[in-house]
Amino acid sequence: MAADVRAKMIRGAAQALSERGLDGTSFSEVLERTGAPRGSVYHHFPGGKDELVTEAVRYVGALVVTALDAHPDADPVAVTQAFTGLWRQVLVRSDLHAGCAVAAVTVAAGGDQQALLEVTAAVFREWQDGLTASYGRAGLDDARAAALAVTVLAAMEGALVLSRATRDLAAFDAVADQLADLAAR
Amino acid sequence: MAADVRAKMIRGAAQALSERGLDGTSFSEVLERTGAPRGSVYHHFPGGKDELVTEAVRYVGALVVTALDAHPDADPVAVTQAFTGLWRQVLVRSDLHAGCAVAAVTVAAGGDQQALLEVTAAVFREWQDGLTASYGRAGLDDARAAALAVTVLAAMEGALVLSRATRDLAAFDAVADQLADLAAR
DNA sequence: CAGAGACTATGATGTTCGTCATAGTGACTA
DNA sequence: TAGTCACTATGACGAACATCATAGTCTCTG
Repeated sequence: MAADVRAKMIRGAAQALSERGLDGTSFSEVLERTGAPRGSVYHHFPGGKDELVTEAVRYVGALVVTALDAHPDADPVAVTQAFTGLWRQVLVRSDLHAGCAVAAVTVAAGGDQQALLEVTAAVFREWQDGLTASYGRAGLDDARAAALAVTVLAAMEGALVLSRATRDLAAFDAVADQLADLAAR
Repeated sequence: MAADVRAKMIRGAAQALSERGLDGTSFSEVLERTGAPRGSVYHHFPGGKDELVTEAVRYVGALVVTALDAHPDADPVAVTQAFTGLWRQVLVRSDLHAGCAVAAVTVAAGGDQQALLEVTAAVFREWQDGLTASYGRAGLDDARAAALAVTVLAAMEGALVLSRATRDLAAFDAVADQLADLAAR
């Protein structure tokens, strides 16, 4: 129940980040979402909010990596669809209210919070490397695998933003289609 | 000098949004950047922060539209490069510290601030339509022009986030290359 | 040159935030 | 059973924020 509270707060923070952004993810918000006791915040996260956010970003990072590893597909199109499908679920399950927590932290972490930027950079690199490896296993040569990976990742992040703003899955689906096409040739 | 202060605040807010996000763009921040007098904030923006942010988002929207219209190119690759080049400048000129203000507002405007989301949605649609029209004029058929436009827009937004996080233009340039390729065929 | 309206200047107000101190509870160990 | 350590509970603290009130200054009109 100790690690339970900590894990629950991390999950709650990840969700709050994806819906409300970095500053919308206050301790009050996280406590409200999780029912965690206010008094134990600095017991579990002595580093304060930065530590909580860092853990939440790493948590999301690991989630996606795990999902990618679960698909040792030999097909570049399947790899692409597994990745886009993952994020489509995030949109659908939140009724178009949630996006990517890592991107949210990146755009809100200006100047002072260099440490947070490094965490998001690490996660993005991890995802990019994971995609590149998947495409490599699918038979693409290194240069093409790398180029496809970074493009798919970027387009996906952008598509999440577009569909959230317009509250319409159309943009996301159109991008996902194009990416599948791109992977096919 | 009246409209001057207002315009200066809007530009300052747009810049702050792109560097520090929605909550990092406080009135104090904007006043500091512009040297505008604190007392005239609610004279120029009776609607408060929401009005300032709305105007800043629209300002960025118009900037990009103008830049797109300035290139009545007949070549899909040139259209793509004009758009990506625009955003590359934002990255370079800020030393990888600034991104897209519209995306920043989108990911931070959760739940309550529905009005702001609608403003960002309108700007994104405007950009998407502008790109679609440019590709149309460049000779692409409607379906392909629309699909290319939304993909280029999404990938660009995502690439901005990636390069900001990693503080490395490599991701952005790789994506821009892929998009030019995609437009070429 | 007088008056009005546009603008500036300064700072108060109430809220929310991150942070932390203090006191308490519960379970496990010796 | 006495003591220790992990955790919970409550709320205080200063800082930063959006907002607004009040008073002062400029500038243009009549």
